[in-house]
Parts: sequence; structure tokens; C-alpha cells
Amino acid sequence: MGDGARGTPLRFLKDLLAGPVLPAARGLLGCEISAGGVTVRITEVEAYAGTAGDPASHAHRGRTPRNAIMFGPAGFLYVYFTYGMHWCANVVTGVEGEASAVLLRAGQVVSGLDLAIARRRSTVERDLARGPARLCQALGIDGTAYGADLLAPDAPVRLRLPSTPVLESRIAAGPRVGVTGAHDLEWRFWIADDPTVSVYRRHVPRKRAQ
DNA sequence: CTGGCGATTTCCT
DNA sequence: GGAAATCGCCAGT
Repeated sequence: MGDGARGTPLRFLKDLLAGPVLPAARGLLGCEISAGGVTVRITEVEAYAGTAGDPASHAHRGRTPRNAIMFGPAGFLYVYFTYGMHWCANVVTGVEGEASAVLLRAGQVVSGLDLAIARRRSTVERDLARGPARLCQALGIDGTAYGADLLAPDAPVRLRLPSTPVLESRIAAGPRVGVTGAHDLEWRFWIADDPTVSVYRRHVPRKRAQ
């Protein structure tokens, strides 16, 4: 049974996610994520290296109840609550214990448009999943989806490869959004010229900052 | 178009 | 107690 999966799209996706986080992040572009009757084509992601010297990662200071799922195997969903009201979704990547993950920053709603519009205030189709919190809202993802197996057919949140892969030449890279430090790392990836990619805003400290 | 700011809860020091 | 991988609304250019 296990050998029967060799060479299949599922196996390809598993291997992609189990590998280094930067190729995994690039490979997630164009993939489709489905939840709550809505499917979104991923157009923008950010890589986080977990414990491997990335101060911006939630796992940088070690395992906590919130980030525990990141320390497990690849292909599971890490969702976190932030700014008092927003949920954001990550795909856990790499090997067990490494805690790397890819933040899903934006996408294009490709099915379940009515449901997505109902969950969001905006009726502007381009903005339905433009931003990590908006993407979760459009898909109806919240804390109950924490730890979902994205590759299981009966999971509440599912991930699948694109029907037509995104060409490497169409992938753009830049610094991560909202991250206080590590502006030199270009670990944000998006599909060039896609209108659903979120607008880049450099992180501005609210009060005094260094 | 750009930039500023309030909302509101959880997590961690 | 303070910051946080954000968003939507507001004002000014």
C-alpha cells in the first residue's frame, strides 16, 4: 500500500513538505487549500525556519503549548491567534524536531465564492483571501483546525498540488511582512503580478522601537 | 495613493 | 505587563 503511493502527486507533496523550508515554501505557491466549502489557490507565502536560527519564528525559543505542532512531522496545520482577533495558518514543514513552517499569506478564491463572501465583509473578490488573516476568515479556519492533517482526505483542511505548477521564473521573493527583525532574509515568496498578493508594508513599531 | 491608529486576546518573560 | 507573522477605517496628499 505504502509503495503504491510512489510517484503519485500525494507522495510528491509529502516529500516537498518534508524537505527544507525554502523549497517547500516555493512549492506551495499555486497549491490549493480547501476548508469550510471554500478552495483557495495559494499566491503568497512566507518561510519560517523554526529553531534553526530564525528569531522571527514562533518556535525560535523552543517548544510551547502554542507552537507544539510545529515540532511534529510535516504536512500538519499550525494556526495561531494574534492581535486579539485574527487567525493565521501555517503548513508545518521539514523533519520532526525542526519546527519549520510556511505561513499562508494570500490566495485566490477558486471555489465556494458565495461562502467566502458571506464570511468576509468585503465583496471585492480580489480581497477575499488577500492577507493571512483574511485567508483564514474566507476559509473559516480557526483554532479548531489546529493540528489538522492537510494530506488526509477527510481532514477539515486539505491541501493539494496545483493542476498546473507555477514556473520558477514566475516566483518573486522579498523580505517578510510584519516581522520585526531579519529584514535581510528574502523569505517571502509570491506569484509575480498576481492581483491577490497582499500589499507589502514594512513593519513599523507602534511606539518607540529600536 | 500613502501613512497613522485603534481594536482586542493570547502567549511568554 | 507588553508585544504580537493583522485589518479596516480615517485623514491628508
